[in-house]
Amino acid sequence: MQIQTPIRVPSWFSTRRHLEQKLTDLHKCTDLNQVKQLHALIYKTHLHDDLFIVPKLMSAFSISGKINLVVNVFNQIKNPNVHLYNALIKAYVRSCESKKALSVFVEMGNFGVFGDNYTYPFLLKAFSGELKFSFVKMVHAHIEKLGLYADVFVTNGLIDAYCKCGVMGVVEARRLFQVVENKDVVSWNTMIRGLVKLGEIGEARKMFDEMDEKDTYSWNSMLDGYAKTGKMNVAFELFERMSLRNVVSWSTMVMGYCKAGDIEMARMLFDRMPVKNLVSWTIIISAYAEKGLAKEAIGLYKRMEQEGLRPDNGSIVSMLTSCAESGMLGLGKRVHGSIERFGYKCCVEVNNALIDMYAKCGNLSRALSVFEGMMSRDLVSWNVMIHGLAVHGQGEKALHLFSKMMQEGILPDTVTFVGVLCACCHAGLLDEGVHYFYTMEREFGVVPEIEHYGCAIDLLGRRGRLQEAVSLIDEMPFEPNVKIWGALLGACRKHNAVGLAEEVQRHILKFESTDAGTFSMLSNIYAAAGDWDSVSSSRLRVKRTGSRKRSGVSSIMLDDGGYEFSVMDTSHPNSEEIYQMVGDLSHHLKQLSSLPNAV
DNA sequence: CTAGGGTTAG
Repeated sequence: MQIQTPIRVPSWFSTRRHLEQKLTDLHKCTDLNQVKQLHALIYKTHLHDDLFIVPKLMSAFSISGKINLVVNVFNQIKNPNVHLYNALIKAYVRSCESKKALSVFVEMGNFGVFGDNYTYPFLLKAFSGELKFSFVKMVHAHIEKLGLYADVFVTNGLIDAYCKCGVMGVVEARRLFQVVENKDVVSWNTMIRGLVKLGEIGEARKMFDEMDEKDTYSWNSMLDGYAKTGKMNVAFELFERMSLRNVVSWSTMVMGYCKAGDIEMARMLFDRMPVKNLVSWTIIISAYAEKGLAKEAIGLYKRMEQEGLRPDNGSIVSMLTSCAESGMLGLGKRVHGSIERFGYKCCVEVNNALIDMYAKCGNLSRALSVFEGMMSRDLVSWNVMIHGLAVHGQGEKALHLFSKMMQEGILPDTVTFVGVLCACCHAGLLDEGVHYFYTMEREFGVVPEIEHYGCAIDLLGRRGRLQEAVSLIDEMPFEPNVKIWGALLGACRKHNAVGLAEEVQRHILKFESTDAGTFSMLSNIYAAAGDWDSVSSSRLRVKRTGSRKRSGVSSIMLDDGGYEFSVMDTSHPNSEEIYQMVGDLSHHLKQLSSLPNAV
């Protein structure tokens, strides 16, 4: 039986030893209130400059996202040692402030504090999204000077960082991999991953085969490599040989079959997965959405919700992007509902994807209202909205938005100008477009790419300034592609420039395109000029080369799925009734339009 | 330090 202490004491009033025990796991504490209480306790017991406790406190605040508290605690310390600097760097990395992480590193150097085996992996992770070869080389030099090669974490971090720097980086990584003495599974896996990401799957396979202690990471990296390059038969062969398959292995296979267009196989594997998680659901739903299979996509989305899974930011963005590609408004709206319900409204990427989805599905007003309701917008938000307006023929509104964007101090990039020029093309704002093309580099520092030239040639051509369009093609620092010549050919058609059209045609033929669109364009040009002999000879050429113009298709989404139809299409089982209805409708419309008040 | 899904153009 236990004896109760007669006097109740406040919980913080305990021996230092007791307190230290309480603080052992402080750095893992995720409850902010508890951390704050412990912080007060630390203050009261004069432990706020203890070099073992303070880094833990910093880490705890950093987990809760309280970067300013981390900095406050750090600033209390007169002569911070390497552990404190590490904690601060790590905190900045966690809150995605890589620039600040770097400046802390520079600062510690200025105070004569050397980095240790923790500092460098943090620093490399800070820039993991945008690693420059020269930066990694610099870090490498530091590591070598300080003799930190003995730590696998350091060398693995370095190998990983090099692998993220493209071809040059991977060469350096492989050299390092060979030089380094202590290697573990992670070193091998990192190297294999780097090769896979670079597309060097053969080299990756060689290393994989050499490995004797492969783990699930190694197998999964290979699966990913084969899945991304469409080699599903090889991927499947490996998959079958795996002894320890996990969710990632299954999901990678499902994704691979989706990418290869074999959604049936993907679905079969998905149904057989022993454990599904959010990523697996996202992959299969996105695949159905991309294919326009609305019924399946929405059904699976419902089932996912029933299983109690909430989509996260990544999942939402992925599904919305797929909806945008196939024009699937139904699922898009449902996902929008989840965004509202689960409070993702402040995530910029989610809103950007939402705007794009609504715009691509033709619901401009909803796109606009999402755009206007955003608390903060980034460059992509403006770009998608401008482009959305542009392709819907709302050129003036798009340009208005463009000027508003600059008023708010956002600098346009190369994508912005594709949207701006596209807006001018679609809305017939020819002179404005030509003006933007000629000033984009001088005034905004955005160097025109081939897409911008394409728009400019289209604009000049439509205006009838054919000579200028031709000289622009000569001047441009790119080899003209089919699209460039196509734009010029369109201009020839509009302005009956038969001679030039024939010349353009010769260029287009060099591309050995089987698309007969250009042939029929040329024959239309002859027809407009009244040159009927040439019309028939060019039509003959279409027949002789066996090229066919892929006819345009329209699609429509109904409750039970998507339908495609084209000219003279009789593939639908009820096509007879459909044509009957269309006939009735157009008859009805004709009658209406003959009335005096017809619009 | 290593594995699967992730916003804009063409």
